[in-house]
Amino acid sequence: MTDSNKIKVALVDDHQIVIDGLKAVLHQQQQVEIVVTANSGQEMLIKLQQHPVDILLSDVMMEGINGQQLARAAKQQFPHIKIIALSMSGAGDIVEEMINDADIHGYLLKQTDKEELLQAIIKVYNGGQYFQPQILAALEQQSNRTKEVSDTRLTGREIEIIRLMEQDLSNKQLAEVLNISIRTVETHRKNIFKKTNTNNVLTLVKWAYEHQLLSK
Amino acid sequence: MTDSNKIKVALVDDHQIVIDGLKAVLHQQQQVEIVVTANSGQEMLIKLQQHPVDILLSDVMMEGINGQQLARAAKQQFPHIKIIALSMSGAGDIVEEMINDADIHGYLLKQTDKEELLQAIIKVYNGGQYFQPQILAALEQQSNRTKEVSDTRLTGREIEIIRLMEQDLSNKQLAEVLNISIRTVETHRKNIFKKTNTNNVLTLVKWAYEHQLLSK
DNA sequence: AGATAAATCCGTACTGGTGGGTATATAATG
DNA sequence: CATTATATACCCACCAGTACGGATTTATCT
Repeated sequence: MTDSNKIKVALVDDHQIVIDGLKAVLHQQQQVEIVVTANSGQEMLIKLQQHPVDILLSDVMMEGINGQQLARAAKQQFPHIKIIALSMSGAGDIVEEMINDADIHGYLLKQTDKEELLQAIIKVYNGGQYFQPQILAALEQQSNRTKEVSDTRLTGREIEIIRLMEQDLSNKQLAEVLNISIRTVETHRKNIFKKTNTNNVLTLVKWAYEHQLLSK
Repeated sequence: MTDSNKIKVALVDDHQIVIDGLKAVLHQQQQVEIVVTANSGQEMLIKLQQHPVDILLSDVMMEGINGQQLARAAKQQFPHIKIIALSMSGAGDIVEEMINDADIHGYLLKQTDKEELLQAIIKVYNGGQYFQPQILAALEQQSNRTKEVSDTRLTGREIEIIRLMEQDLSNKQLAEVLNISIRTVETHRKNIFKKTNTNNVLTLVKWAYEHQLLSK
């Protein structure tokens, strides 16, 4: 049934249209064949047990298991699989996690065309890597931000306190929650503001969001 | 060349894969034909001048002209066109803008399948509307939030001041910028906190973001 | 053993903002 | 015209937080 000369690709995306589309796009050509599709990471992990593939093309932001978790699980269970991320956004933090933590071989934004997609699949299949320039740029920028955070040398306690400050706790409440003196809280705040070069909770919280100490 | 029995559809999406995909998906069936595609609103507006279509299938979040602006411009220049939005997210504010301001006839999330897509196109073509349940829910929730804001009865001046507070101006700075007394600023702040049921800048700003008084 | 970093705590003076009032001039609205 | 909404301004008591300062204990690194 399946043509053993073609590169076997598995495709996960929770947007059914993307799946339908990519299947159709890759249908009439010789090099690649989509042999498994799924709408979620969970589903894909199960299907991969039955269907060996060369490449896993995975969306990044999905309900349930996200692309990163899927990549890690797939790598572990099927070590020979090579993974290409296919994402709507090139948000730096996610890109970094995918590349550094999930050990993927390629990263494409969905605003590529089919030629580039094919090229990426083939290159990765042959042992190479394929990362779009935008992705590399985002990664660069992300690592700068990460560096900036580490340069501030915030301690664990300080980060903990920043998180609580974002929850709008007063010094008094912080002292109670952490079982320490208000004076200690004051000292921590002082140091936090100094290190982050801010001088009130609002700008601090903004800083923290920008530097991904806080999320959402 | 084009089959005059088919519903003529134009497709805009800045993700080329989505275009390739949808084209392929809708290729082998009888009712619908994609006759124009573009990667941006600008491009589409130009192309529509040459190519009459029945339905404009438009992505919502695009670089340059977004879906809403495109819908309005298209409606104005080609009044007979019916527009269906095709979006990744069902974020309430955007949905509301599209439906209320841009007067579209349908709204689909990209996690539909081709059957639903076809169904939506046909229904809209025949003068109907097609909105997914999630979309209607988001719209409902959004109108609740809007109502909540209007219930707070914030005055123009107060909203102005909230925006400046988000920029981290002190009472003194506010007074200078607005050329009013600090006392007046204090009064405004007092009233703002009372109306929004907050008691400091951080929670106020969060409230403002949630209620779309501030964006980004 | 000595140095460094992290977390803890305190005093004192000051400032900025909160919360409670009250009050007036001017638009806007019915 | 009368009423209401809006923007303006002030007073005062109070408190939370800041800006200096200095200090100790514990753990970690060299």
